Amino acid sequence: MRQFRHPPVSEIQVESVLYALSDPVRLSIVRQLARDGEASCAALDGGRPKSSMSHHFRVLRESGIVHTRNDGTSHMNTLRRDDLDTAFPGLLAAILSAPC
Amino acid sequence: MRQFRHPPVSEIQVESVLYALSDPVRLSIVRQLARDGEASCAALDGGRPKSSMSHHFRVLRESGIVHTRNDGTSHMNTLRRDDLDTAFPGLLAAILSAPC
DNA sequence: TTGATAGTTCGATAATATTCGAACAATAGC
DNA sequence: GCTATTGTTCGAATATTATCGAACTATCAA
Repeated sequence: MRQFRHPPVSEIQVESVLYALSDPVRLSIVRQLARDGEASCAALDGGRPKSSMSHHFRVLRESGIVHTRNDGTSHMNTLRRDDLDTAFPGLLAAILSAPC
Repeated sequence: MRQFRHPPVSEIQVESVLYALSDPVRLSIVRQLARDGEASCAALDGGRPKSSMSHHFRVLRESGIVHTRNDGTSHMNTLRRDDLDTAFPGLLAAILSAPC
Protein backbone atom coordinates (compact mmCIF):
# COMPACT_ATOMS: atom_id res chain seq x y z
CA MET A 1 0.00 0.00 0.00
CA ARG A 2 1.05 3.55 -0.35
CA GLN A 3 3.03 5.58 2.09
CA PHE A 4 1.46 7.72 4.75
CA ARG A 5 1.87 11.32 5.61
CA HIS A 6 3.62 11.85 8.92
CA PRO A 7 3.86 15.51 9.90
CA PRO A 8 7.37 16.65 10.91
CA VAL A 9 7.88 17.58 14.55
CA SER A 10 7.76 21.26 13.73
CA GLU A 11 4.23 20.91 12.40
CA ILE A 12 2.73 18.96 15.28
CA GLN A 13 0.09 21.09 16.93
CA VAL A 14 -0.86 20.75 20.53
CA GLU A 15 -4.56 21.24 19.81
CA SER A 16 -4.54 18.36 17.34
CA VAL A 17 -2.71 16.10 19.76
CA LEU A 18 -5.13 16.88 22.57
CA TYR A 19 -8.08 16.34 20.29
CA ALA A 20 -6.79 13.02 19.03
CA LEU A 21 -6.22 11.77 22.56
CA SER A 22 -9.58 12.93 23.86
CA ASP A 23 -11.27 10.00 22.17
CA PRO A 24 -11.44 6.88 24.37
CA VAL A 25 -10.75 4.49 21.50
CA ARG A 26 -7.68 6.41 20.38
CA LEU A 27 -6.40 6.90 23.91
CA SER A 28 -6.72 3.18 24.44
CA ILE A 29 -4.71 2.52 21.29
CA VAL A 30 -1.98 4.87 22.47
CA ARG A 31 -1.87 3.23 25.90
CA GLN A 32 -1.37 -0.16 24.30
CA LEU A 33 1.33 1.13 21.98
CA ALA A 34 3.09 2.68 24.96
CA ARG A 35 3.02 -0.66 26.72
CA ASP A 36 3.72 -3.01 23.81
CA GLY A 37 5.98 -0.88 21.66
CA GLU A 38 4.65 -1.79 18.25
CA ALA A 39 1.43 -3.30 17.01
CA SER A 40 -0.55 -3.87 13.88
CA CYS A 41 -3.95 -2.26 13.40
CA ALA A 42 -5.66 -5.60 13.75
CA ALA A 43 -3.99 -6.27 17.09
CA LEU A 44 -5.62 -3.18 18.57
CA ASP A 45 -9.09 -3.25 17.12
CA GLY A 46 -10.91 -4.51 20.21
CA GLY A 47 -13.53 -6.09 18.01
CA ARG A 48 -14.32 -2.91 16.10
CA PRO A 49 -14.76 -2.84 12.32
CA LYS A 50 -11.63 -2.29 10.26
CA SER A 51 -12.96 0.90 8.71
CA SER A 52 -13.52 2.45 12.11
CA MET A 53 -10.03 1.56 13.24
CA SER A 54 -8.55 2.87 10.03
CA HIS A 55 -10.21 6.19 10.75
CA HIS A 56 -8.75 6.36 14.26
CA PHE A 57 -5.28 5.44 13.10
CA ARG A 58 -5.45 8.16 10.50
CA VAL A 59 -6.34 10.75 13.14
CA LEU A 60 -3.45 9.55 15.30
CA ARG A 61 -1.08 9.60 12.34
CA GLU A 62 -2.04 13.01 11.03
CA SER A 63 -1.84 14.59 14.44
CA GLY A 64 1.73 13.31 14.76
CA ILE A 65 1.18 10.82 17.55
CA VAL A 66 1.71 7.57 15.70
CA HIS A 67 4.07 6.35 13.01
CA THR A 68 2.91 3.66 10.62
CA ARG A 69 5.20 1.50 8.54
CA ASN A 70 4.36 -1.14 6.00
CA ASP A 71 5.21 -4.73 6.79
CA GLY A 72 3.79 -6.97 4.15
CA THR A 73 0.05 -6.63 4.28
CA SER A 74 0.23 -5.35 7.83
CA HIS A 75 0.69 -1.83 9.07
CA MET A 76 2.87 -1.64 12.12
CA ASN A 77 2.26 1.31 14.39
CA THR A 78 4.55 2.91 16.92
CA LEU A 79 4.25 5.89 19.22
CA ARG A 80 6.32 8.89 18.15
CA ARG A 81 7.59 9.24 21.70
CA ASP A 82 10.75 11.18 20.97
CA ASP A 83 9.02 13.52 18.58
CA LEU A 84 6.23 14.19 21.02
CA ASP A 85 8.69 14.74 23.83
CA THR A 86 10.59 17.17 21.65
CA ALA A 87 7.48 19.08 20.69
CA PHE A 88 5.73 19.00 24.08
CA PRO A 89 8.01 17.81 26.87
CA GLY A 90 6.20 15.85 29.53
CA LEU A 91 2.84 15.84 27.79
CA LEU A 92 2.70 12.20 26.78
CA ALA A 93 4.01 11.00 30.13
CA ALA A 94 1.40 13.06 31.97
CA ILE A 95 -1.41 11.67 29.84
CA LEU A 96 -0.21 8.07 30.03
CA SER A 97 0.12 8.17 33.80
CA ALA A 98 -3.51 9.20 34.17
CA PRO A 99 -5.75 6.39 35.44
CA CYS A 100 -7.71 4.47 32.84
CA MET B 1 -27.03 34.06 39.51
CA ARG B 2 -27.06 30.50 40.63
CA GLN B 3 -24.14 28.37 41.63
CA PHE B 4 -22.22 26.21 39.22
CA ARG B 5 -21.34 22.58 39.28
CA HIS B 6 -17.63 21.99 39.75
CA PRO B 7 -16.66 18.32 39.60
CA PRO B 8 -14.51 17.10 42.51
CA VAL B 9 -10.94 16.15 41.70
CA SER B 10 -11.80 12.47 41.85
CA GLU B 11 -14.28 12.88 39.02
CA ILE B 12 -12.08 14.81 36.62
CA GLN B 13 -11.49 12.69 33.54
CA VAL B 14 -8.44 13.03 31.38
CA GLU B 15 -10.42 12.57 28.16
CA SER B 16 -12.70 15.48 29.09
CA VAL B 17 -9.76 17.70 29.98
CA LEU B 18 -7.99 16.92 26.71
CA TYR B 19 -11.15 17.49 24.75
CA ALA B 20 -11.84 20.83 26.43
CA LEU B 21 -8.32 22.05 25.74
CA SER B 22 -8.31 20.91 22.12
CA ASP B 23 -10.43 23.90 21.16
CA PRO B 24 -8.39 26.99 20.26
CA VAL B 25 -10.81 29.40 21.94
CA ARG B 26 -10.80 27.45 25.18
CA LEU B 27 -7.05 26.90 25.15
CA SER B 28 -6.61 30.63 24.68
CA ILE B 29 -8.87 31.28 27.67
CA VAL B 30 -6.83 28.90 29.79
CA ARG B 31 -3.56 30.50 28.69
CA GLN B 32 -4.82 33.89 29.75
CA LEU B 33 -6.06 32.60 33.08
CA ALA B 34 -2.68 30.99 33.66
CA ARG B 35 -1.00 34.31 33.02
CA ASP B 36 -3.44 36.69 34.71
CA GLY B 37 -4.70 34.52 37.56
CA GLU B 38 -8.33 35.51 37.51
CA ALA B 39 -10.60 37.11 34.96
CA SER B 40 -14.24 37.71 34.20
CA CYS B 41 -15.89 36.15 31.19
CA ALA B 42 -16.12 39.51 29.46
CA ALA B 43 -12.40 40.14 29.87
CA LEU B 44 -11.65 37.05 27.80
CA ASP B 45 -14.23 37.17 25.05
CA GLY B 46 -11.97 38.44 22.29
CA GLY B 47 -14.94 40.04 20.59
CA ARG B 48 -17.02 36.90 20.52
CA PRO B 49 -20.72 36.84 21.44
CA LYS B 50 -21.58 36.31 25.08
CA SER B 51 -23.52 33.14 24.40
CA SER B 52 -20.57 31.55 22.66
CA MET B 53 -18.26 32.41 25.52
CA SER B 54 -20.75 31.12 28.04
CA HIS B 55 -20.71 27.80 26.22
CA HIS B 56 -16.92 27.57 26.32
CA PHE B 57 -16.76 28.47 29.99
CA ARG B 58 -19.28 25.79 30.72
CA VAL B 59 -17.17 23.17 28.94
CA LEU B 60 -14.10 24.29 30.89
CA ARG B 61 -16.06 24.26 34.15
CA GLU B 62 -17.67 20.87 33.69
CA SER B 63 -14.41 19.25 32.69
CA GLY B 64 -12.84 20.47 35.92
CA ILE B 65 -10.40 22.96 34.43
CA VAL B 66 -11.88 26.23 35.59
CA HIS B 67 -13.55 27.44 38.76
CA THR B 68 -16.15 30.17 38.53
CA ARG B 69 -17.27 32.33 41.44
CA ASN B 70 -19.89 35.02 41.56
CA ASP B 71 -18.79 38.60 42.11
CA GLY B 72 -21.74 40.89 41.72
CA THR B 73 -22.95 40.61 38.17
CA SER B 74 -19.59 39.25 37.07
CA HIS B 75 -18.32 35.73 37.05
CA MET B 76 -14.70 35.47 38.01
CA ASN B 77 -12.83 32.48 36.61
CA THR B 78 -9.68 30.84 37.85
CA LEU B 79 -7.69 27.83 36.76
CA ARG B 80 -8.01 24.81 39.06
CA ARG B 81 -4.24 24.40 39.00
CA ASP B 82 -3.83 22.45 42.19
CA ASP B 83 -6.71 20.14 41.39
CA LEU B 84 -5.42 19.47 37.89
CA ASP B 85 -1.92 18.86 39.22
CA THR B 86 -3.34 16.44 41.73
CA ALA B 87 -5.35 14.57 39.14
CA PHE B 88 -2.78 14.64 36.31
CA PRO B 89 0.65 15.76 37.49
CA GLY B 90 2.52 17.75 34.87
CA LEU B 91 -0.29 17.80 32.33
CA LEU B 92 -1.24 21.45 32.59
CA ALA B 93 2.37 22.60 32.63
CA ALA B 94 3.14 20.57 29.54
CA ILE B 95 0.20 22.02 27.67
CA LEU B 96 0.83 25.59 28.76
CA SER B 97 4.47 25.45 27.74
CA ALA B 98 3.53 24.48 24.20
CA PRO B 99 3.97 27.30 21.70
CA CYS B 100 0.88 29.28 20.78
C1' DT C 1 -3.10 -16.95 -11.21
C1' DT C 2 -5.86 -17.80 -7.55
C1' DG C 3 -7.08 -17.10 -2.89
C1' DA C 4 -6.43 -15.25 1.62
C1' DT C 5 -5.20 -11.48 4.56
C1' DA C 6 -4.64 -6.52 6.18
C1' DG C 7 -6.04 -2.04 5.67
C1' DT C 8 -7.80 1.91 3.05
C1' DT C 9 -11.34 4.64 0.89
C1' DC C 10 -16.00 5.81 -0.15
C1' DG C 11 -20.64 6.90 1.06
C1' DA C 12 -24.35 7.27 4.08
C1' DT C 13 -26.23 7.90 8.64
C1' DA C 14 -26.29 9.29 13.24
C1' DA C 15 -24.47 11.72 16.94
C1' DT C 16 -22.21 15.68 18.82
C1' DA C 17 -20.33 20.44 18.79
C1' DT C 18 -20.05 25.19 17.56
C1' DT C 19 -22.02 29.48 16.75
C1' DC C 20 -25.03 33.16 17.64
C1' DG C 21 -29.36 35.90 18.30
C1' DA C 22 -33.11 36.47 21.43
C1' DA C 23 -35.11 36.08 25.76
C1' DC C 24 -34.23 35.64 30.53
C1' DA C 25 -32.09 36.15 35.47
C1' DA C 26 -29.38 38.34 38.93
C1' DT C 27 -26.99 42.10 40.79
C1' DA C 28 -25.64 47.05 41.48
C1' DG C 29 -26.60 51.90 41.48
C1' DC C 30 -29.54 55.68 41.17
C1' DG D 1 -38.96 50.88 41.18
C1' DC D 2 -36.13 51.63 36.97
C1' DT D 3 -32.04 50.92 34.22
C1' DA D 4 -27.62 49.25 32.97
C1' DT D 5 -24.43 45.49 33.21
C1' DT D 6 -23.02 40.62 33.18
C1' DG D 7 -23.73 36.34 32.04
C1' DT D 8 -26.99 32.16 31.33
C1' DT D 9 -30.32 29.50 28.75
C1' DC D 10 -32.98 28.37 24.77
C1' DG D 11 -33.49 27.28 20.02
C1' DA D 12 -32.06 26.71 15.45
C1' DA D 13 -28.66 26.44 11.87
C1' DT D 14 -24.30 24.75 10.60
C1' DA D 15 -20.29 22.02 10.88
C1' DT D 16 -17.65 18.29 12.43
C1' DT D 17 -17.04 13.63 13.89
C1' DA D 18 -17.90 8.72 14.64
C1' DT D 19 -19.49 4.50 12.95
C1' DC D 20 -19.79 0.89 9.78
C1' DG D 21 -20.78 -1.80 5.42
C1' DA D 22 -19.20 -2.30 0.78
C1' DA D 23 -15.90 -1.92 -2.65
C1' DC D 24 -11.18 -1.57 -3.48
C1' DT D 25 -5.82 -2.08 -3.16
C1' DA D 26 -1.67 -4.25 -1.96
C1' DT D 27 0.97 -8.09 -0.41
C1' DC D 28 2.03 -12.88 0.37
C1' DA D 29 1.80 -17.86 -0.39
C1' DA D 30 0.64 -21.78 -2.76
